[in-house]
Order: sequence, then C-alpha cells, then structure tokens
Amino acid sequence: MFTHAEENYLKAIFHLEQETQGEVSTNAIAEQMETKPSSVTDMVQKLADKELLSYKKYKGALLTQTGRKKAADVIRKHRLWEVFLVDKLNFHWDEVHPIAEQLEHIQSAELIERLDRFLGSPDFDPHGDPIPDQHGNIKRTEKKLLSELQKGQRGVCVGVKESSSDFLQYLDRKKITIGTKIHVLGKEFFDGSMILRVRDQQFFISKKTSENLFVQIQES
Amino acid sequence: MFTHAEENYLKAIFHLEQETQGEVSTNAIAEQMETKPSSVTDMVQKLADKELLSYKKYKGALLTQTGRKKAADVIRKHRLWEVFLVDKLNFHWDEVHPIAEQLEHIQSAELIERLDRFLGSPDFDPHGDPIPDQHGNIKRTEKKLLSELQKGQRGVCVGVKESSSDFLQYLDRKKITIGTKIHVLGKEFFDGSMILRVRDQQFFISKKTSENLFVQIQES
DNA sequence: CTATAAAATTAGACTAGTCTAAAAATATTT
DNA sequence: AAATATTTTTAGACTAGTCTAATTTTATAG
Repeated sequence: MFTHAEENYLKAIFHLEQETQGEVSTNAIAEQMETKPSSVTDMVQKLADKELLSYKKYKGALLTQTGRKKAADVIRKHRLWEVFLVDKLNFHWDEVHPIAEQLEHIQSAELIERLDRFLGSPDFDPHGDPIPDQHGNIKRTEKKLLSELQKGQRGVCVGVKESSSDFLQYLDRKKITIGTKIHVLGKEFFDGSMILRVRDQQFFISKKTSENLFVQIQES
Repeated sequence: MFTHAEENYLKAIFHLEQETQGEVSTNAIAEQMETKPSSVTDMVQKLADKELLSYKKYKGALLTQTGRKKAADVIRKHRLWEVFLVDKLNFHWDEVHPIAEQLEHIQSAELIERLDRFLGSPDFDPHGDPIPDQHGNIKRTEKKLLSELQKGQRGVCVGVKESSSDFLQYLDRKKITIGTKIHVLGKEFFDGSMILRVRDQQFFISKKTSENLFVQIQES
C-alpha cells in the first residue's frame, strides 16, 4: 500500500504537527528526516497527489484525515514493537528505537492486533509515549516537563522527550525511569538547574535534563 | 548491509541448490522469484561482484561460503519468526509465510539471538522445516516423502514440502499436522493414491498429497 | 521599499531494481 | 552437421527515491 519512505514522511510530519501549529515547513521535514529540502518537496508533492496531505507551494504541508490516520498506524506499530522488545525480549529501553524503526513497516493488520493482545494492550511504550489505538486516537495525558515544576512540587516521571541512547543511559545511571517519584527541592534561577529528592537521595540535574523529562504532577 | 532484493535472491538460490546439484540456472531463479530472466542476469552479476556467488555467463550460479551463510541467516530469521507467530501470537500455520517473508529482513543480530532464546531455541518451524543455527548449519533429518512408503509401513508426519495455504488448510480439515502418526494400509499402482490409517480412521489421499508430506519412518 | 538573506522549488543526474525487445549462446532435433 | 528451439544476455527504458546546483519565491533588514 505505502512504501517505507512514504510512511516515514507521514510519521515525521505527524510529529512535527504536534510541535508547531499550522503547516509544517519543508526545511523542518528535511531536518527531521535527515534528508535534503529538495527531496522533501518531491515527496510532499507525491503525498499530496495521494491525498495524504494538503500542500501549497512555499506554504508547507498539513496531513489530511487519511494521512493522519496512516501516520498514527505506523506510530502504533512502532510503539507496540518497542513494548515487545522490552517486555518480552528484555531489551533495554535505549536499544529498541532503531529496531522498532524497521518493524513499524511490517504490513499486517492482523499481526498488530494479535501483538497488541499478546502484550496486554499496553497504553504506553517503554519511553512513556502513548500508543495510538486501532482508530488512530492517542490518549492525551496531563504531563509537564520537569523544568516547569516549582520548588516544593512533586511528580512521577511518565516519559522522556528526547530518547537518545545517551540520555536514556544517563537516566539509568541515575536510576531514573518511568514511575520514579521526584520531589523538587530547589531550582536555580541562574542556569535552570534543579535539586531533586529521589528515593531519599539528593540529585542535582541540569536544565537540559529537566527539559527532557516528562512528569505527572502529584497533588499533595 | 544487504538489500531486501539481494537477500531474496540469495534465499531463492539457496533453496534451488538443495534441489538441483550443480549450478542454478537463470530461468530457475526467475521462476522461483517470480521475475524475468533478464532481471535475474542483472542481479546475479551484482551478487557475483560482491562475491556472494560464483557465476559464469550462460553457466548459472553457485553460492560462495559467504553467500550460503547469508542465505541461511535469512532462512533462520524467517523460520524463527514463523515459530513466534504460531507459538506466541496463535497464528495458524497457513497464515505465517507472507508475514515472515517481511520479518526475515529485519536487521539486528541481537534481536534474533533474543527471539531464539525467547522461543526456547526451537529446531523446527511450524511446517517442520529445520531452523539453521547461528553459524548457518542446518540439522539434516531422516525424512521421506509419504509417497515413498510401502504398504504396511508406519511414519510420523514431520513436515510439508509445499506450504501453500490451500494445502495446509486441506491437511487441517483432515486433522493431519506435524506429529500425526500415519499407517499405510494400501497403495494403488494405477494412480499412486494411498489408503492410510490415522487415529483409527481410514483416509484416502491422492498421489499429489502423498508427494507433499514428509514423514519419519517408524520401525516396528 | 529596495537589498539581501533565507527558504523552497525545479532541473537534471544518479542508483537500485525492474521490464520489454532484440541479439547471442547453447541445446536439441532431424 | 544444419536447422530449430530454448536459454541467456544485452540494450535501452521506466519508477522510486535521492542528490547537487541553479532558480524562484518569500521573509527580513536597513
């Protein structure tokens, strides 16, 4: 039905639409896809012909309903496979992305239904990202960046914004993972760094770290 | 490392080498791959450049050690995924081939190691075909076509030669599967048909069926 | 509001893989 | 051994996707 390249473009544009309101620019897509803007123009025009997105020259792209559904499908597959790799094959959460990147293109609706059931219909992937349902709906949760919390607030880590291997391994060494409870003891105006209490230990983290950790605030 | 097309050619040539001794012909590969001979010539020359097979014009192709190992790798992946689909996701044995055809191209040695362990390092796939080990070695078993058995002989079904959906579904309706015990009550010279005893019931099967079922002979 | 910079598009070329049609090599038949 | 048939290869074209280089459009600065 769709080529790998087409699916990858749809996925990239889907992600970019979350971040920017309105049309997604050619350059933004090129950066996300690690390709050249000229290649993007070509492909975007092809996807527009297939009515997966709307596109006006020099104006950028916006997914249609069909395109958005297809993108959510691919993301659903990606995230379910990540759960499989971590829960069943005991991969580490920083290792699964490139493998899921391949597995997300396997074509078989039946396979994904069965995989989903086999995994117990999980709602989140190993990085805390929500798994779209069969209809492409994504459960939106109340989550904030740790950097938005104020001194004294408490939260539970529910996801990461970046999921580079380096960042995930850093969190691992600090024993911070999905579900870890965090108490903000202090926040430095000067550089945005924070002092946290995690499992009765004090932690110092940089602004960059706090801007890449999602938490759910615990009212107390 | 290798493209899907390259892997598919290696696999096809590997299978053809089992059946024919000596070089594999361009036409044979074309038929197996459901493509045109001219495409085969092109690809075979490319694979020869990469030293995955030896090739002399008009003489046919033979896999090198490297090529044979790579082909066995792909077959290992295919068969392990088939086991996963049947054992873990409860797919039926006639449904798994086209999905495994896609999964066999996923690149990650680690993934296959872990999948193998997760499945309990199976020796055979759901159709009774042996799964090559990490080094590309295939366990050869003593198996014969059911059609080779004589009146009075007994065997256990250990595999199928054809694994088309039609054939597998036919076997299912007859409740013949891997492990089924078969006793040859009679064999008709005229058309090669057979009368079997299976689970205390009499079965009539055609020559075509008996030529596509592998059995292990039970000495008695 | 013109000049310049940035972003986006087009044109043309390249690779992988395929195809058709024609030519060349090998096999088979008489 | 010549004629015919079969197999295989070559030549040239096509698609998908990418790239570089040049051009055009839009945005920004003075």
